[in-house]
Amino acid sequence: MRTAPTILHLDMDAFYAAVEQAAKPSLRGKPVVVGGLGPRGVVATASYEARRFGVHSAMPTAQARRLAPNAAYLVPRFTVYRAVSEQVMGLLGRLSPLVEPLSLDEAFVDLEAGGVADDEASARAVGERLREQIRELTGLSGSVGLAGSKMLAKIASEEAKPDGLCLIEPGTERELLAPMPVRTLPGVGPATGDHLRRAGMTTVAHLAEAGEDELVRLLGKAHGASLHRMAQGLDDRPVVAERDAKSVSVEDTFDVDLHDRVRVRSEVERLADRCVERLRGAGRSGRTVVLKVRRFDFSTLTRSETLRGPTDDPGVVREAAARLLEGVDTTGGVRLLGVGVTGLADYTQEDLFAQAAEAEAAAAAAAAGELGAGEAEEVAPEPVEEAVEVTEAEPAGERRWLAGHDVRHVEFGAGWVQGSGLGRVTVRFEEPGSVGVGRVRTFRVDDPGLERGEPLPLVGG
DNA sequence: TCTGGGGTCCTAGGACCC
DNA sequence: TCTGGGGTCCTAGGACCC
Repeated sequence: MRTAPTILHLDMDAFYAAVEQAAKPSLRGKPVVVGGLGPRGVVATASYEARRFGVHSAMPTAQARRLAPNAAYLVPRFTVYRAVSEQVMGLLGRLSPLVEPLSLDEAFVDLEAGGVADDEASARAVGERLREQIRELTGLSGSVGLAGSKMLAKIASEEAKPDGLCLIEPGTERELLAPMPVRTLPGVGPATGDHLRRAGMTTVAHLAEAGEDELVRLLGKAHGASLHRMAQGLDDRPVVAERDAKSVSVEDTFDVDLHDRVRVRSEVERLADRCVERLRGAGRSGRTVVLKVRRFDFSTLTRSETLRGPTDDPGVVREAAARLLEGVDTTGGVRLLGVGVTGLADYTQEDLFAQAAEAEAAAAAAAAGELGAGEAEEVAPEPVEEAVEVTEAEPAGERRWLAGHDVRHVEFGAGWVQGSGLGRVTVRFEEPGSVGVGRVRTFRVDDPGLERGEPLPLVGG
């Protein structure tokens, strides 16, 4: 808790959908839904225009289509969102060394540590200037919350949405929070909300009045104690920059349940390879392999195995995952499979073997030098298996034209996929800087003049 | 209407060690 | 011979967040 509102929380407005609208002029001002488009897809982000139809995040896309049949439905383009996110995070980095990203579109900034604000007026000025800079750089809007703690800054940015700024004066927290529903507090989700409601507590005031003992009895030690503090507006968690990831995982939900045990097994191996690819990409290795299985009835279980040392060997992870699968009953069908690795380290067991071997060799050499006799034991270093190249195999002869993806045509130039099916793909030809609405053309999916395109920058060059 | 994918943190029981 | 308590690691599951 500080006496000046120098903790800033930035939350970009309807981020994925807003990026798509910036990239595709014909979608501006229209309902846009970004998410999974398959039979089991869910909405990642809905534009504010789509929210007016009742569409929201985490809703099944099938339901969204019924509510807003005329919205544009697009598959997420994470590389583009990541690039825009980096631009925005770059602006935050100019305010303070203490920037804590929570996701691609959200971050805390400690303005005091950055020396850019130490009172209400300077904090507000920094927040307003930041919003302008974001708009100039990306064309997008973000909402800013300012307060004396993380919790209140986040509540403030929520209050500010969309396209606003909200500052909570230190000292006013308790009375501000009192009438709010318990779900406002971070860490109170559906289950805790129900739990509290059954105990007769629906507002933050109820929690503040309840004793800590009662909340601990209701919700457990850690959760109860932290909620008791939050309800009084007390929160002294610091803004922490660059936290190391603690786990890496990949998972797939299948369009239809898998029944074939052989197929299940091969999917697990594919996932293991993908997981290791990401692990290696991050320059890490892990010691505990986790298999996740969601069955036909949505019941979900995990099985894990801890290895003797950290590994980034695809063969080792694949075999561990396959062993774990042996102990899982999949009769009835499998809806989702996942493979993850935790217990991350920056080195592998092979590194340790190599190090140990080197050390022993050095010691042996030294001993040989001193004693003159070759008493040293031969240490065979553990052979390091060759990395298995994993290429995302695209079905031969089949190109997938996903709604929202960028394409280029020899004659018509840059555009994006509006939809495809029945051997045809419909493209709208426009770019972020296009004036007016782009024209639409339909091609055969195997049209030789049509190819995948690179995402274009949103603003200027 | 039938429920994604990537994470984080907490709890609880059993094993094992001192 | 009987009884004890604490710490740490592993496993599984659950809640929550974006």
